[in-house]
Amino acid sequence: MEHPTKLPAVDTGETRAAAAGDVWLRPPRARRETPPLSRERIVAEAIALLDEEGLARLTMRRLAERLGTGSTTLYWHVKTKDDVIDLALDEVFGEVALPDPGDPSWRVDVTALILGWRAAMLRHPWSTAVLARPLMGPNVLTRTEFLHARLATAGFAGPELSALASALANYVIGSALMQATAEPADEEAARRAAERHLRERSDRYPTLAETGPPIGRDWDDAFALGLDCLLDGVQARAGRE
Amino acid sequence: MEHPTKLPAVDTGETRAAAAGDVWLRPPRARRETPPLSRERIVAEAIALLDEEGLARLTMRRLAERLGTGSTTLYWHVKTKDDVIDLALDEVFGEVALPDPGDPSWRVDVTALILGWRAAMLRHPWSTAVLARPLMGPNVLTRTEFLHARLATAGFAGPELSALASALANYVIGSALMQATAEPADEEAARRAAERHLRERSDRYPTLAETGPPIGRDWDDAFALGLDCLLDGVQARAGRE
DNA sequence: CCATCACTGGATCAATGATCCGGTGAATCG
DNA sequence: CGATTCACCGGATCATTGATCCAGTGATGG
Repeated sequence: MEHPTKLPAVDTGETRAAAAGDVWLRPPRARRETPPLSRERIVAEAIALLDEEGLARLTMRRLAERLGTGSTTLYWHVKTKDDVIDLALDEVFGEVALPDPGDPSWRVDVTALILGWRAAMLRHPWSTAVLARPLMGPNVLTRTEFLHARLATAGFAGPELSALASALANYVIGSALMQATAEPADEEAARRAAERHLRERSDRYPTLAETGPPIGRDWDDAFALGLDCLLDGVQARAGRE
Repeated sequence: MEHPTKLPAVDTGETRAAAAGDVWLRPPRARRETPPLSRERIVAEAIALLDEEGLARLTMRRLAERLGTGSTTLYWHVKTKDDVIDLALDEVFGEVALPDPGDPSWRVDVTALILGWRAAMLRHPWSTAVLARPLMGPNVLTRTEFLHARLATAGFAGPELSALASALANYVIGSALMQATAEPADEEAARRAAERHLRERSDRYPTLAETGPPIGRDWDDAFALGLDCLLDGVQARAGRE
């Protein structure tokens, strides 16, 4: 019982024939203005809602309201609220562009994939708060497959390949999670609170207080540096063996 | 451990006066056997509850019940349920042993810290599902401070130090999160489902299908390998500059 | 003309986070 | 020594939410 990819019963031959005759006379054809509410529409609206109002505001009722239906209806297309989140999350991963596998250097491709991965999550900060679930959607799997494949061309295989791919994935995920968490809406207030907290205890956390709050604002640079370290290590291992 | 915290009307001034005169006659002093429910007791019980029953079962009511009090009472010691989680989470970080800073090699200490960090989170798998919040508790800060300080002795400073410390932290966090997520109670069932899922689509995910499910069972080895890669990169950078 | 089936939603339930408000006893004060 | 304060407790109660029951509705095919 997959998704009912049912086509709205709108595009009948009758309609098309009339349109062929005289497009302008055709009544707006009351295009069943709410196309019968597909799983796709639900997920799309869920993502919009999450982007605009955040995870806490995602409610079956609110979601239904935005879709112009009753909340009960959602449960025909989806079994639980978690389903909605699973689908929305995988949709976010779908935004990650797969690098054109033409580049001869695996490192270039892997870097591009990881950066895109991170960017997608940061475009939808709520996604990082929702990662504690098995990631088995088709879009994640496709990206993971790409990562594995590209590392395979670097000469890795078996458990080592698996471990290195996981290491990269875990690094992006952890980084995005920490950044999205540390960068709430009221960034200014949060930062000031953190700084004050640290300064007040600068005796206990001297190094921390000196460097500033745990994480600065040069998120991109910091991430890139860590990724380079990791990839340096990986590359060094690609040679041997 | 039920019964109300009600104290038998025993501890009157009269009693105390008698006690002063003769210690042996003093009734066991009914030392309010449930110590008046401190924040510490709440947090300890919350962790026990989380360990035993998981995040979903953590309810203010259940927690109160286990503590032998009314749920309302908790709100005197704590402002919200999130407070409880914040405190519990920091408590988990408190389990991470700070390596004895005697070792001359920063890499040894850092490795030990990171491994301990990971172990603590995996001992309390729910903790990984709850990371999407600012980590500002004293225990996290202490560990972060240690990490920064040790990297400072390696010659790093400023944004670079901050970036590398974050990279390491993000890697542990991401790894623990992914492992705790992929290792649910019904590990067997989950693994089989994942394997079947992959095999059925082995045409789409050839490399993945060949290597096995996204992540094997040699979690420790995989983590250690990734950590070594990362630290190799860090160490290489410690030299220059 | 009817039966089926994809699809919808009002009413309703149970669980939960949180608050109102009224206790209770020990310590402190005058 | 009695009254008052204050740390601490909890029953009743609210609003919100995820989810289900069940009664529809309208198009399609027989």
